[in-house]
Amino acid sequence: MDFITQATAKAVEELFGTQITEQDITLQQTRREFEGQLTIITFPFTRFSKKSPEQTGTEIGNYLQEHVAEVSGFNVIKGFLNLVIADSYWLKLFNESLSNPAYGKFTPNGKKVMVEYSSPNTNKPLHLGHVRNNLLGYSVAEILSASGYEVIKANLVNDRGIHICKSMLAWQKFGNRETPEISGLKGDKLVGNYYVIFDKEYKKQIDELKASGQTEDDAKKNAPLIREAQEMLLKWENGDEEVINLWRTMNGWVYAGFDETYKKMGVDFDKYYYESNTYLLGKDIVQEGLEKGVFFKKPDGSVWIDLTSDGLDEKLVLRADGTSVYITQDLGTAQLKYDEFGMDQSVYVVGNEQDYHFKVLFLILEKLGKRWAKGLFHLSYGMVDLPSGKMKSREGTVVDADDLINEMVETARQRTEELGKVEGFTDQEKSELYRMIGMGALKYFLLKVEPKKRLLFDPNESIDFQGHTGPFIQYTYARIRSVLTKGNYNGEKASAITALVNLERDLILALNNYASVVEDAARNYSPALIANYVYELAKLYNKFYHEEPILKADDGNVKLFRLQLSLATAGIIKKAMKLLGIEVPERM
RNA sequence: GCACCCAUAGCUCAGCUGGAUAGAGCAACGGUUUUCUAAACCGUCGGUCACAGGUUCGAAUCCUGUUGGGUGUACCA
Repeated sequence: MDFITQATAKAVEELFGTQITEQDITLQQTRREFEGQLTIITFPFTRFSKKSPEQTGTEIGNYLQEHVAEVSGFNVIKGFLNLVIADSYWLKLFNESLSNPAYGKFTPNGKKVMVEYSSPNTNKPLHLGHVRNNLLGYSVAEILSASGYEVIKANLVNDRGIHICKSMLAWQKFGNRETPEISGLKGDKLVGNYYVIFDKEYKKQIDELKASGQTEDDAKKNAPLIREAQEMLLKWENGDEEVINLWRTMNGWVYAGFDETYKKMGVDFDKYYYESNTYLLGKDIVQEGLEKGVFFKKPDGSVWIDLTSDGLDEKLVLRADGTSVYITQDLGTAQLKYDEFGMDQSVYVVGNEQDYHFKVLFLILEKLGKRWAKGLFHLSYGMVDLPSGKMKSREGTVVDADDLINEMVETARQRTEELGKVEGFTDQEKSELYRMIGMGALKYFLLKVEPKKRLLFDPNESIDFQGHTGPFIQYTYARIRSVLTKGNYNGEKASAITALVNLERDLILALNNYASVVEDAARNYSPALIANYVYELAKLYNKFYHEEPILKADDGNVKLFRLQLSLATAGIIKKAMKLLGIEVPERM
């Protein structure tokens, strides 16, 4: 639409003798209740036209109609100049660009971006919060990739530490050599059970110690189980063979379990980092910071950075005994990633409880003079709450990822069978369809909400399959495919179409928005923008489908054109859904 | 205490860099199928955009303050 803003700038200059830039012009899509497709807001021009908004609009409108071939008419309502763009323009746009299968694919921009997401702990299974993380990360990676970036999907696995030792210890003590093979349990579930057992037994011990007169704090420190866990961690750090072997075995179980869940969610990674390899990193950065005078040493030998002038606190970066803290390894890992890939941008998909941590991390790297620090971004998302409040693994108040996925697929099966939609499907096609629909509902449910907002999930109210949902969009796609099949459409282009009905024009306008929505979504790291766009598109198509005959159109050319329009719409729906990691079925 | 995030219809959410009468879905009620898939479409009901100021021709949107909710502020990760 650049030609309109350009012409408007010219109009203002010639009519009112003032030079304005294109940024001064607000061009928006005309609201449905008015005639026209593009609207220019003329209030800002009254300053130099010295005329009423109506008069100003009329003069610009006249100018545009006269000088711009595509402008076939206009109307002015208050400060709004509504332009009627000739159908020939929309038809040309549709034929030359929007209906092209390549539309919506951006040329590579030569930039590299890493998206780190998932980043699980290997002591418990994935829950709904992780599902949100994984879907967000995967979708953002897809969006960035579609908009021209080279994307590296990374997973930083938190595979070591005291919490891992807790599960290991509980298994040793109470496990009776249980394995996934023996119990038939998924590996991550099995290990997670022992994490819970540890916590239960630990609490028992604390209560006993408290009963014998210790304070709560002392009891927590002195409980034999926590002591043993700490010893185990030390042994792990010293490479104790027995501990390391147990660690390998149990983590192996967990990875097998995670892989299964990842597969079901449809997410994947190009690069795995393990904290067991990176937890010692960062000490040379501490050294570098000391040399540069960014960090300082306290008398006890601990190393700090003073961020009070930036409105933050003093932050420890290395303990007095020379060991790392969380931020130390994150500094080191950031450097490691950059050294390895040299990316321009790096996105961390991590919950909003770590907002402060990432603020500090990025600020430190900037102060250290890392050129790449300005490309770092924390994609912070709100937690998923249950009606009862926060999910807590240790208390068992979590919605398990696998259970939820299975329930969704099962509900999809029931719904579909109730509707009697699977005649002529093979068993395999059926289960494939149920999986697609169940996952589509779940993914769409989680992605349609702006990432930073908290999300409420009520397990008692199942996720909808009607209305503003994934299945609605999938249904629209399947419906289009059905029309195309019935019409034996072979991609032939309609000729001699000169005028459009309103809904045809609306669809073309909507298709035309796709490219800028993808750009927006990439810039804002927001799958929600795609989700809401594709819903609007599907809704519009359904209206069109209902009101205008396609196969039964009177004119053969009109029929051909509507098929063409349908095909293009299906194409964009499929592409947009792919950016959300959602598949669309040919029939449903 | 301080810092950050959030607050829009009964419920779940859109509303981008300020623009026309604040929009969807769900729920409730009513209608549409001898016609291309009714997981659809159409209609009715439903709002003090938390509150109070300010900036502006114009504020749900920007600024300040207040209230409510969440999170963080560990020599845990």
